[in-house]
Amino acid sequence: MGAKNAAVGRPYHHGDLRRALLAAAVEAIEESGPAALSLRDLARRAGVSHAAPTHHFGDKAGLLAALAAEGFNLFADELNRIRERTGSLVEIGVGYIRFAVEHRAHFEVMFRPDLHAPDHAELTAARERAGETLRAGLATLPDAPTGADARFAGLSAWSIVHGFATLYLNGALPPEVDADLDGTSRAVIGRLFAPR
Amino acid sequence: MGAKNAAVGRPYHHGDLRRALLAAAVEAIEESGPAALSLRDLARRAGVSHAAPTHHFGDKAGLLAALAAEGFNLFADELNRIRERTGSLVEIGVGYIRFAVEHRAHFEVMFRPDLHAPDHAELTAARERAGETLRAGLATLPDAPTGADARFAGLSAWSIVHGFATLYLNGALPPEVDADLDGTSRAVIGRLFAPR
DNA sequence: TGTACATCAGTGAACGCGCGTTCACTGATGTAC
DNA sequence: TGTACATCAGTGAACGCGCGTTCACTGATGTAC
Repeated sequence: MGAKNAAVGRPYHHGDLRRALLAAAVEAIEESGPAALSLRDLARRAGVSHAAPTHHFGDKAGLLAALAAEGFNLFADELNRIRERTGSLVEIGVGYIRFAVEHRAHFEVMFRPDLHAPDHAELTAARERAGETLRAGLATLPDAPTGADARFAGLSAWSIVHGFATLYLNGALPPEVDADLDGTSRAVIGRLFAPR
Repeated sequence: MGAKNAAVGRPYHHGDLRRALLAAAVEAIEESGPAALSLRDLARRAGVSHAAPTHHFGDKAGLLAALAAEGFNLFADELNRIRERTGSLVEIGVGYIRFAVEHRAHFEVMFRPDLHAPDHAELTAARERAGETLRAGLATLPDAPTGADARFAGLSAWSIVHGFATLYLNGALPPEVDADLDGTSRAVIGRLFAPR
């Protein structure tokens, strides 16, 4: 992408179309949800002919799988950071919810396997990585449960944060929640762990 | 719909098209999700011309709002029944999850306001009714909390069952869960209420 | 009991639209020698 | 340093498809008298 190209407007090669398409997908999904996504629209947003995306993702399901994989990786990065910093499962839960809100488009695609290309290696790896992160988070509990108990503990922790995030994203929660999302998350999650 | 009509095959008037279209929508959503729904497909399933649905629902958003309203009413009926029978919030939670699984199509539409016709009176009323049901459920707790505590208690109970149901429907939970859905639900919800 | 008429439910043809996919192509890049 | 060639990324035209919506219409039903 040298001066030669700059002189004649848009260069023939985009240079970083894959990234640009994923970014366009985030924009588009934030505007209208994953269902309304179209490859032609993404091509338009990236300033490229409508047949170009095929070269990078094959088809729509391939693009969404790649986006989900990116999401799971960002997610694992973020939650690992929080775990290292705080060592607190409650704070990891707060981070889970915050991630869903701040990366709404990624989050809305991550848990929708019906939208993904099947057997997408990159996605499978990223999802597994995110799973490890959550398991490591559970292990931070002081009285970390074991056996069947650990299974239920993991399921309830996951359920409560996932449910809260989902309800929030769907606009089902009362407006006061908006005023202090982290605080509310913390109080809600706290009820699962703190004794009453 | 007398013998006169039966003699000449399909009668001109369907007789109960509104119901038939809602039932067709449930089928179609179970097969391919709400995003893929088309009015023409529903008309085909109901054996009626593709312009007919307009007379009953106006447009697609109107149909989905009606379906969501029907869902919230079924939901309130079911949870009220459980509350009267058991008086237990845990069992209401188990019922919440079971409802989501057994009425997957309704459930997938109920919490998706982006799909609904705005200001749909029937839907608003049904949703409010379901909300009352959940609040009444919370009040069954022996040491029912009050004030801000009640708010957080309500949010966590709702979050944990909604999250579990959502994760299950998205196929995110491990396969063992299938073997005993009610039992797993009960154990998971139990962690929120039972002392450890 | 009979007739007229308004209303309602459903028809079927037509429209324009955006979509995904395919295709032969071309411009740019990178590598072998 | 220069040249040839393979590979890759992006083009733009074409296709067929299913969709929602509109329209003038018609058959059936119910109500007023």
